[in-house]
Amino acid sequence: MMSTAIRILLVDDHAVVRAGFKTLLENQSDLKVVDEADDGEGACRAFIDHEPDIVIMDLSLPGIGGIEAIRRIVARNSEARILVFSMHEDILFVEQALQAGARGYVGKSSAPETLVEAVRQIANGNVYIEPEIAQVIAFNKTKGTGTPFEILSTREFEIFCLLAEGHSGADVAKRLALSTKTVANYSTQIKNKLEVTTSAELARVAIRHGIVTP
Amino acid sequence: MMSTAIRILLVDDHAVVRAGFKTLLENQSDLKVVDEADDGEGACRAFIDHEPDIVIMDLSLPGIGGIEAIRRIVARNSEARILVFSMHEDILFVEQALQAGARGYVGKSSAPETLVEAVRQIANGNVYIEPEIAQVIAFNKTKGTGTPFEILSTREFEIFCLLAEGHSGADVAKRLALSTKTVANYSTQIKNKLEVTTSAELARVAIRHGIVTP
DNA sequence: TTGCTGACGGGAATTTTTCCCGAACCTTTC
DNA sequence: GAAAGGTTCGGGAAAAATTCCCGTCAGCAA
Repeated sequence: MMSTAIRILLVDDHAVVRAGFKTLLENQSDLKVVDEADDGEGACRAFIDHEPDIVIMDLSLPGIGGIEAIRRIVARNSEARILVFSMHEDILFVEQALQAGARGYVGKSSAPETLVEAVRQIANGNVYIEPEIAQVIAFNKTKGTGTPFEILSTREFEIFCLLAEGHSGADVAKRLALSTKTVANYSTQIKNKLEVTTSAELARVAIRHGIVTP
Repeated sequence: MMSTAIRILLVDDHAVVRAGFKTLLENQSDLKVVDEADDGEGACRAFIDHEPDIVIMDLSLPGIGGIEAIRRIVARNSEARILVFSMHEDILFVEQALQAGARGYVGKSSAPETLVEAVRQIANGNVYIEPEIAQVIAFNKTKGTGTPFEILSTREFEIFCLLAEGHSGADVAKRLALSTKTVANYSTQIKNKLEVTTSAELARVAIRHGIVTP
């Protein structure tokens, strides 16, 4: 028996990756990609336009990041079902995403079946987090302070990531639509909190903790 | 008329990404993925086993990296046709890959058609590098770059290491008994040569190449 | 209500970065 | 030997970033 297909909004900044997933997903007869987006703003617009059953979202997006996009979408519709599907299996990122309102997390290293399964689960109103990731998160919660990054606020963390990736202050400001002044102030604040003095150190810390890839 | 399909070896450490691309590629009737690998060693083995017409390879692989995998495959068969299909559009990486023997480069941000086109070109014995990337590289070649660091003079390299470790300009100046002015000038010079703009990028480049530890 | 924290940015002094330039000192080459 | 070219070192001056301090404004919790 064939009920209505699950309507998917696919968000990833890489066109080829998107095309691949779309093909993969639509090989399942009960899944249908109704729209795609390649940045955070586009994702928000597409969500409003189509009200999809589920959003599959990569976290590393140009413009407003994936986290912020999740936040905005959930702010608009707290019933929104968002599956984070991230390249970097970064616990900190996952935690932030879940906190922002995502309903699940699947890493890109997972088996394809896992993705499909997660989509179905979340579309049905359940939650789906990869077992290993869930374990680590649960474990971290018990011992409270794990990484030096939880002292960073959401915005601080977001800016921290961009800076660590090598973007200039002006660049970050443009991306997040902030004043360069604000970014500079955050930058100082972040360095203080992480107890580093230079941008190079910032990058090293980020790399050491797997926040950004070398 | 249907000639023999192009036999592809797909190398990427993310299973889901691989599955997506496989589906995407095989939507083309003349393309066939004959094997997959998720790391460098596996890629080498699979290449020997299947002698594919073309290898599509991501650069960020666990174990021996993508670059080393290319080098080994080409060492075994200099006719090997390898298309680099990388996430990070990093000129230094691309240059290394081409020098190692890759025949082409396509970024993951490209249009799906670009990937398919590149596969066909390279399988036919041609070379395919994305225009924008090709331009930059061609430009670089005029000033002769082998490994990124040999273009640095002794002193430049010395200062580069210290900066990448996270020392401030003043700090470096003190250590080397130089004027902060001199260090600042070197710093600018180094960034130009390595084609980065921020200290954070500088650190990442250094870490990527094992110059400094994360 | 009060009080707290986070997000955002201005003012202003300071430091860093950048680009351009020149001096001194090496080699290499004709 | 002289000329050419790279390397090391730094000054001058304009531009940009950093830092510290300050304020507004919103949301949230006691």
